Amino acid sequence: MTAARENFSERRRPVSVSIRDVAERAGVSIATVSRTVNRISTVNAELAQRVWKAIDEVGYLPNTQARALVSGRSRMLGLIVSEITNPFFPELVQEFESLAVAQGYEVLIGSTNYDPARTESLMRRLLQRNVDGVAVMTFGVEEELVKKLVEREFPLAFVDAGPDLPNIGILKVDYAEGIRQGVQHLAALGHRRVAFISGPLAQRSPVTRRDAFLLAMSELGLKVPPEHLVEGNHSMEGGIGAMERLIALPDLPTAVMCSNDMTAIGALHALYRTTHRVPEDISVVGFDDIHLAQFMLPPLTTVQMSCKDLAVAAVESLRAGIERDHPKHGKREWPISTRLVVRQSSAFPRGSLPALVGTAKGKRSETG
Amino acid sequence: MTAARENFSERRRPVSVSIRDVAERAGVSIATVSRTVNRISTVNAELAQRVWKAIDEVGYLPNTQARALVSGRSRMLGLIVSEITNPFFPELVQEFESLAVAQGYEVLIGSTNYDPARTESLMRRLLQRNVDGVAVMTFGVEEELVKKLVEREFPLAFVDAGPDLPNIGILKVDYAEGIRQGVQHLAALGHRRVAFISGPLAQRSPVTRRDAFLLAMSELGLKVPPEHLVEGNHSMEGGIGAMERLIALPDLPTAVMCSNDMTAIGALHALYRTTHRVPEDISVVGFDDIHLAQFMLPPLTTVQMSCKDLAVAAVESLRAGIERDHPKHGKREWPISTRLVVRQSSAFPRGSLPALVGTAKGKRSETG
DNA sequence: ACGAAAACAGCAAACGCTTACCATCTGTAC
DNA sequence: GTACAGATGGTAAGCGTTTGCTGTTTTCGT
Repeated sequence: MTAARENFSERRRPVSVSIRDVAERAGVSIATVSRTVNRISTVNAELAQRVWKAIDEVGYLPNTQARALVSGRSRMLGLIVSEITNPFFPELVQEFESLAVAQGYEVLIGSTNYDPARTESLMRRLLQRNVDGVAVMTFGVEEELVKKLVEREFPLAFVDAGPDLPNIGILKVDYAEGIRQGVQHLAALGHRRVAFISGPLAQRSPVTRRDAFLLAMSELGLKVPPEHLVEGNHSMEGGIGAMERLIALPDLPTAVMCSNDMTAIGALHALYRTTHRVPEDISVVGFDDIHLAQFMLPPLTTVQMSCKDLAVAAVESLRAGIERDHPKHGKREWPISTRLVVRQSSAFPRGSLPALVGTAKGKRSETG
Repeated sequence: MTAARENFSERRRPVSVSIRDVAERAGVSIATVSRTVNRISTVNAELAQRVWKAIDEVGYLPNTQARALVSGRSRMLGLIVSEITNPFFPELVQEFESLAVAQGYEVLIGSTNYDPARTESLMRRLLQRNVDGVAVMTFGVEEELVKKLVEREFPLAFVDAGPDLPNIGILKVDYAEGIRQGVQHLAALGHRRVAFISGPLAQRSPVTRRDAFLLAMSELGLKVPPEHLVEGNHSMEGGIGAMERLIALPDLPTAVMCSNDMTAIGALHALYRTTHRVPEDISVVGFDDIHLAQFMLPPLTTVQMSCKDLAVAAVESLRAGIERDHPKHGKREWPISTRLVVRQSSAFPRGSLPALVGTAKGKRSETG
């Protein structure tokens, strides 16, 4: 029965082999093939064998579109990032993608470049493609649109903050703790005058980070004069510009915290061009711990926000929203932890007690 | 007629509004709606108006899966890159994506991480998703798989080299000319001992680049001793390692060309850690002109391979393969030009004639 | 050995859309 | 007034799946 009828084939289009070809080959109905493929247990084991053999022989690949059409689920996830060219995001994309793929999802990536119009049209495209859920790793998505989606119970995942509506997951990054660690590290080294280069303050997340910084400073009883709070835009250029403004101040702070690593890298560059040395004259601390950070000169001390954790939470959150029987269906907040990674861009400030040298050196550690 | 029956709606699933809703609303058949949406001219203008109005009112978005199912074309393109975290690729992805979207295509991105198994499964996923074509911006795709695809007349685009088969576009980067310009630039500055840090030589494109270097050198009558030919892996780490090997040589070359910018950046880093200064003691030239290059210290002299040109060619090549009436249907080779961007990482070698200073300085220019 | 239930496979109806084909209507030539 | 062509809209047949329902076996208790 197995080796019977060797030569049939030939359809109109040689394009794609369909479930029908398999059914014909295995001598069963297409329903049985479908059930076999979907591992539905009512198929007799022996028959299933035959079907699998046929599948292999004709080289059948189920057509995802057709599946999606009938099931209403496309098994695609949308991933919206601010700017794919910002090194943090490719790392995130990579993690997100491999997790999604492991769960049988494909990923549609979009970069908004901080343009609300782009974001809107991107969302529309994703919806039209029937993605099963969207992770929004950027800011400034219009509430309006989000509301509409949520009404449809469309699974969404946001970083930091999002509307308080059902079926939305919020990936809560623990900025407060991370930035506090950074500030305390600097304070422990003896820094009193610490500046902060923020991200674009028109967005929520950068504001959150800045506020976390201010809180951490005030907890230590340290004042932050307004000129020590400069705005960047989370890019290297922004970091350069902001650092230049700090350098122009009559009294340079002894340390600078940055809202993200690219900003910190920009700050380092701006400083290289001057006579100020890092970390001898000024310490620089970043946030994110992108791959590049450890290759800076000096290697950048930074607060690590694990890409991997973020991606895991995003994918899980979406899956929880999509699959009604997911153990965490309905879970709203997904905590993302942060931790300080001390490298060589931070040190005791010039003129502080030599005793601190040992302390500072002692605390150094490379990432684990 | 327009404002009639205000309150109907209510389907089983509030999920998605279909062509039927529009038809009902506009009081026409679904065929007419479809024709209107697809701008088929046999629809009476006035009627079309009414349909568009209805579309707007009910918020209709055509279901792409269904369209794909019936048309056999998904309007999705696959984009395979080696490593999304290598800064060159996000830039490429961005360009590719916006071009594709402008043409009504969505992009499915995959990163192979140089793993043939990943590449294979990625290809399979893309096929299963019925992408209309795939741009392979990496190397090491198995000929076997490619052959199978080409038999189906599946549109593919490769960089540099690919099998000589129909419906395949080859994006021919003019390495020879680009690298020649780099080498000639160095030679003009007075360099005679120029080393080359290659990419992973197991792949074709890195080999091509190295050969281009050797050719350019021999054209100038310059010898390249084997120890001046070191292998990197196109990453910063690789560049660091390779440069360290060069530094360990008894006679350091006066200039180093690198197979890509990340390698060059790694080389710069390795040199920073030594007493050798760039460009005073040694010149470094990259290849790609990634965004980061201009922010290096010193800004990196490099051979620009325009991401944009590459993306344009890739998308056009695929479109040409997909759409039979495309003006360039069947076009095989798509030339990608390169050009030298002189910045500050290259200068006359120590001890050369002062007269060269002026020449070198005169040639400097920032990217246009 | 009989009947009922369980196990299993097939039929056919969707899913939302495109499009070939057909029906209708209008206008024009005779 | 009739016939016919051209314009335009509707009908329905798919596209490749999944799945509820139904029909046919097989299994098993008695």
